[in-house]
Amino acid sequence: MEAALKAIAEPRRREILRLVWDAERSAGDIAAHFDVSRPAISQHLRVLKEADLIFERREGTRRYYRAHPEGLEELREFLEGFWEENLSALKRAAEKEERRKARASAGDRRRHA
Amino acid sequence: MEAALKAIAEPRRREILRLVWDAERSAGDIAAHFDVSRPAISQHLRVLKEADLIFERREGTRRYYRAHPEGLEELREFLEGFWEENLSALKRAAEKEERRKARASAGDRRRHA
DNA sequence: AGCTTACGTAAGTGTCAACTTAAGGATTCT
DNA sequence: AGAATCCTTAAGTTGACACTTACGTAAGCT
Repeated sequence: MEAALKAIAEPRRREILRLVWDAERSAGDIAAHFDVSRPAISQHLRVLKEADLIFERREGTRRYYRAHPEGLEELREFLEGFWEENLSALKRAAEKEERRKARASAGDRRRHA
Repeated sequence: MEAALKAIAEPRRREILRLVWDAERSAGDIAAHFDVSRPAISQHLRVLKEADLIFERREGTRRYYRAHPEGLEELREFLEGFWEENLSALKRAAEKEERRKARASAGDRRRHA
């Protein structure tokens, strides 16, 4: 999971993900979209592959890459869980704060009376 | 956005985020949850702050940190957009693949006829 | 077999990130 | 003012990361 998060923290890798998301593409095809060297792209592809975010298929001298739905879904669920777990906590905290303010204001009234 | 993604790619920072999510906590309080030095935590706090994921409040000699809902929400929306944009693409790709298979199988039948 | 094509891997470099210890504010207490 | 507390910033180290060029490998072509 760590690997997946690190993987998508890199802009070029996110761009690669978008490229292979709806179509299988060869390494060369992918590399052509960027102005860095091909080995650089090759290395990004390895990172994505090791994070289980893409899938590699070899055909002749070519290597085709495409999105790996299971890995992507796992990452999405992790993030969603992170948010869910916490946004509800944030909400509780906000409500608590509201109550605190309400009490404080009631105290003001008592003191001023 | 980049900064926020990099920020949450670090396990300790995610843990810090969870700590300050539903309660404001002092730097020392936060640091007590980890077995790295306090400066290390201080630096993580700075990263989170610069990514607009937490908020700092000074009171006397203490510094209190809490979640920064706007920044977190922005990050959440970015990720959701990323998924939405792409999961629909994945879905289209899957359907296309289905049609391809269907055509192939129809072709088989024609060839075999 | 030899040449070409399409890639990856190796090795080296500059930069950034996470950590450490040491030193420097800022605020409060006496 | 001086001492103590709480925390950050500074400086230095180590390892990771994104990139480069050079080399290696596997499949197809002649």
